[in-house]
Amino acid sequence: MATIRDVARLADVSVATVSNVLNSVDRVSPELSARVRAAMEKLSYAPHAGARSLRKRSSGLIGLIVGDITNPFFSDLFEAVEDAAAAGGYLVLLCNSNERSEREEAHLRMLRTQRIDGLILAPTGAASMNRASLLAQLEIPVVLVDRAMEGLGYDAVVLDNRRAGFEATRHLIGCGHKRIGLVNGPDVLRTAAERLAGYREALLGAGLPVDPELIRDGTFRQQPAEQAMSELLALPQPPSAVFATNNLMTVGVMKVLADRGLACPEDISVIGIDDLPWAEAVSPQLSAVAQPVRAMGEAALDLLLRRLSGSLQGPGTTSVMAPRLHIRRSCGMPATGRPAHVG
Amino acid sequence: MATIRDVARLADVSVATVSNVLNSVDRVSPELSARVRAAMEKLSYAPHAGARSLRKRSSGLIGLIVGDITNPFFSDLFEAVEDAAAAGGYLVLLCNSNERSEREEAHLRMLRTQRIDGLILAPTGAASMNRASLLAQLEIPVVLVDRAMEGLGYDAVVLDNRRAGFEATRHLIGCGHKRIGLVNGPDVLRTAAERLAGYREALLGAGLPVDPELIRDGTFRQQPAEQAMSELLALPQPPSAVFATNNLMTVGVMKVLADRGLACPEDISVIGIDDLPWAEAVSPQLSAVAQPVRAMGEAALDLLLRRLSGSLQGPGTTSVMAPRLHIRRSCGMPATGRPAHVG
DNA sequence: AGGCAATTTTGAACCGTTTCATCGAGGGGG
DNA sequence: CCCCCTCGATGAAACGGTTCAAAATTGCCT
Repeated sequence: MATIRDVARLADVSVATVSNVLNSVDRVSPELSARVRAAMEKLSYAPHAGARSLRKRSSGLIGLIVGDITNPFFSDLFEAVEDAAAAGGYLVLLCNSNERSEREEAHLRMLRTQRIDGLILAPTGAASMNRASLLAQLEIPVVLVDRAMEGLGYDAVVLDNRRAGFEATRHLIGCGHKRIGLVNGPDVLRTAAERLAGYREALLGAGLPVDPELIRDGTFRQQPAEQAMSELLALPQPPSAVFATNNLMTVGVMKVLADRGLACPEDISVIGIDDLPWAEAVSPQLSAVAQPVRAMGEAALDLLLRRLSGSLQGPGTTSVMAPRLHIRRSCGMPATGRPAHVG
Repeated sequence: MATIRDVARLADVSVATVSNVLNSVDRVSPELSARVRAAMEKLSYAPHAGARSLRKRSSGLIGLIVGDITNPFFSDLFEAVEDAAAAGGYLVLLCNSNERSEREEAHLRMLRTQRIDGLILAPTGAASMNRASLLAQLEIPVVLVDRAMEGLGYDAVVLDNRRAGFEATRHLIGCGHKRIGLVNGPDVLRTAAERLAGYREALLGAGLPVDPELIRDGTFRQQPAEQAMSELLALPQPPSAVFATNNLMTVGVMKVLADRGLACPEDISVIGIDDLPWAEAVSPQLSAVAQPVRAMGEAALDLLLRRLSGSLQGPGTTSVMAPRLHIRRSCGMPATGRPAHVG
């Protein structure tokens, strides 16, 4: 493969000149510039990113760590981040931790070796000391997405989780529901705790009781959500509507309904957080509180780029994004009296 | 950030020795090895991948180009490839071409600059001269996934598309359907042509006519598939079942049904190629011909690794994977007589 | 103790690029 | 006509690793 030296030789200029036209620095005269470009073309020259990063002390690489790339939230996020990064001349290194902290740590080490210039992290699981120190070793700007981590001084982009919980619940109440099941994440996670807070607030604001029996932990995953949903249905007084606080759990909830032949919204209403690409393709079309994923990815990259250029300084800022309620057909009026599917 | 020289100084050995323990080459004595490891630990040393790739002429990077990372097929593929690559000590650079050939070409250039060691490509759109020459310039092993490209001599991993088309159609026929709509990809693509061939074969094998009116081009995308499905429904004699030859188009077909309030399978049966993560969560649970995505990703990486190690030589081989029919509830018996939803 | 072979360790060149001090040419002013 | 200044081009020194021939050490045998 051709090197910069080959190009210089062919164009009959110095290596430094070739480098200058590559980096459009130091005003190169038009004639030389043209000769150099022609030579690069003829040799189909591609610079060596490794060598460049070695000398420049910056790689043009940005890391993105997500918990589960098969989750539409994260694949949309990647898409948004990659698009924005490409516009800024950066390449995105995607790491899929599969929700396992050991893999996340391995990826963190790998990214350090790759000398990434910045990192966008959607942290999986709880905060860990280990992760904090690995992040610090990176010595580069870090932007957190989806889940903020307090006290580390990083920038973050998060959903207004309380409001998301509030709006979903209020919508169900508006449809006439009074017993609303909640399939939530583990309340040690801030996101889950805040969504729960919004749920409570909506209930109390409408003068409705908060029944602890109706609040279940689905750990943000499908299987546990199915279990939680089954428990909800087994209650002496099952809810007439269910609110699942992320997309995986929404799928779990729907699966239980499909397995039991329960109709939605006739037998039970469902709303979720996170819109799904196929929400409009199933019947009933699913109502959801959507996160502005694209905007979140762009905001995260924008913060990162501003840190990298030095135009943003000082302690980390948290940018809170507003959720958007998509009303479709999965939340109807509750059946009066004893629901059809009981006993 | 600490360099290999810092480590050598702290451990009081030569730089070469540190390099040797890093690459476990040239038998280093246990004492020195321990001293070096301790020093690396204390300095939390991370080698510089760029410098290493500069000298070694190999980067430990593998490229993966897909058309649409938000498509579950591709995100599953990435997951499989990344897992297998990690086991082999490689890092995967994911590129999302968004089904646009210009972005694919930009990515190809970028990957060359990054000096990837090998490439897995799920080509988007038709074969192009431009792409062929960019691939050749890479001068590294390439494995094609999903779509083979003839005559370039690359290894490939593809689905047995004819069989997938055949099995889906035969299943519908077995349910009693006689007029089966096909929402297919553009028949300039081999995958689409082969799936169509399987469809024909099943029909003819059952002594049923192949009605060209029932065969529509949905270009493998959701919107056009919706259009195609609408046309199918507008036919004087609409089909009693529809077969969509990929997941995006299956969503499009279902969307049209949901929009019109048509019930599946009561009003019309549906089967698709590509299983969907939520196929069991919707009602009716969707039947599908699944591609063994994980196995395909692993097979592709295995081929690549064997090319890289030199244990595989000679002209490219194509590995054909068997589809798997998942029968669920979206394909019922056709209603007798004139379908309820017609005029 | 001395010599030889086998095993560890090391010095230095090299990988491809950027950067910066220096050099040379050309132009304008005194 | 000469000096000085500016602008564009260049030579050579990094950057942080790996590699390999050569040096140092060890072990063994006589």
